[in-house]
Amino acid sequence: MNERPREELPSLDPEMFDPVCPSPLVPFRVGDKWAPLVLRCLEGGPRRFSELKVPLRGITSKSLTHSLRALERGGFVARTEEPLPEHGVYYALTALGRGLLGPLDAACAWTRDHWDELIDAHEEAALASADRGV
Amino acid sequence: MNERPREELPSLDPEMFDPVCPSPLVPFRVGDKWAPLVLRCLEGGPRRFSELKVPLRGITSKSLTHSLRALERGGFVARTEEPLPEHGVYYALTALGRGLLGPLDAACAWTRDHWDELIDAHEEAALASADRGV
DNA sequence: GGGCCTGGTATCCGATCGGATACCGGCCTA
DNA sequence: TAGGCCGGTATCCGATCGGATACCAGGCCC
Repeated sequence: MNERPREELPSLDPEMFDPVCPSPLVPFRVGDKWAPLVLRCLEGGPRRFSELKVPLRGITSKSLTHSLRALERGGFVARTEEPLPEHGVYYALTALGRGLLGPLDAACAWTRDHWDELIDAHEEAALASADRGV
Repeated sequence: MNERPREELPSLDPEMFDPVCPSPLVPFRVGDKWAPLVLRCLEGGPRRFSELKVPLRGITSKSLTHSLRALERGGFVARTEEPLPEHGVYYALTALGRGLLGPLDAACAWTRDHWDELIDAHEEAALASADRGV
């Protein structure tokens, strides 16, 4: 599927994700907490475990393993052990996984388009609940 | 926003949702467990609490209240208490909530389009794990 | 006044999620 | 042979999710 794994694939930007993403306002979820970020990381080509941990700042091995296993079980990501010289474990999107990027993009776009409304609604709700309680 | 609440609005089909929807295979979530179903129920117009409980077979008052409150806080659903003669509590989609139906439809469509692949991937994963373990 | 229906709340409980921490075996290199 | 990186696993813990059950206040109807 991917001929030669990673000829000169640029390394992942350690800051590709906003560390203070206000995700609680976003009404969509794709997989578990880290899944959408993992999918993004794999968009450019196969990556190894330790490579994924860089932009996913703060993720523990356990969480990353768990997320990857779930994506694997769903058929969205494939795990392969490469022999020498590229030696290591590589994770790559399957066709199905790549297809998932479409809806993911759509969800992101919708959120961006309605960001102000989401903020407003959230603040209004906070005010209203402050009126009623406390 | 809605002139006269519910003139001859057809009542909800108690069987509008498949009781054995295999949702664990679906990689998307919109809000909490019941949120997408609630949104669907409100698609046709404002509904009262007890009306919503019909197609959402088995939902408890607590869960429905919780789900509705969350949707309210997010600005997707509005709660209004109607005086006589329509007397009662009505829940309706806001503009933002109605907008949410777009991405929701898209997610449903994607899932339908890739249903066979999702099933296959899931069964293959089950086989593979059976090979490795037990 | 004694039912009902409506629209909830209060409490408890088990399951799951996700982070913190510690540990580990295989391999490469110095 | 010692230390490092790589790719994890094992254990514990607190927070959250979601169901079960019980209860309740207000209004209408007889």
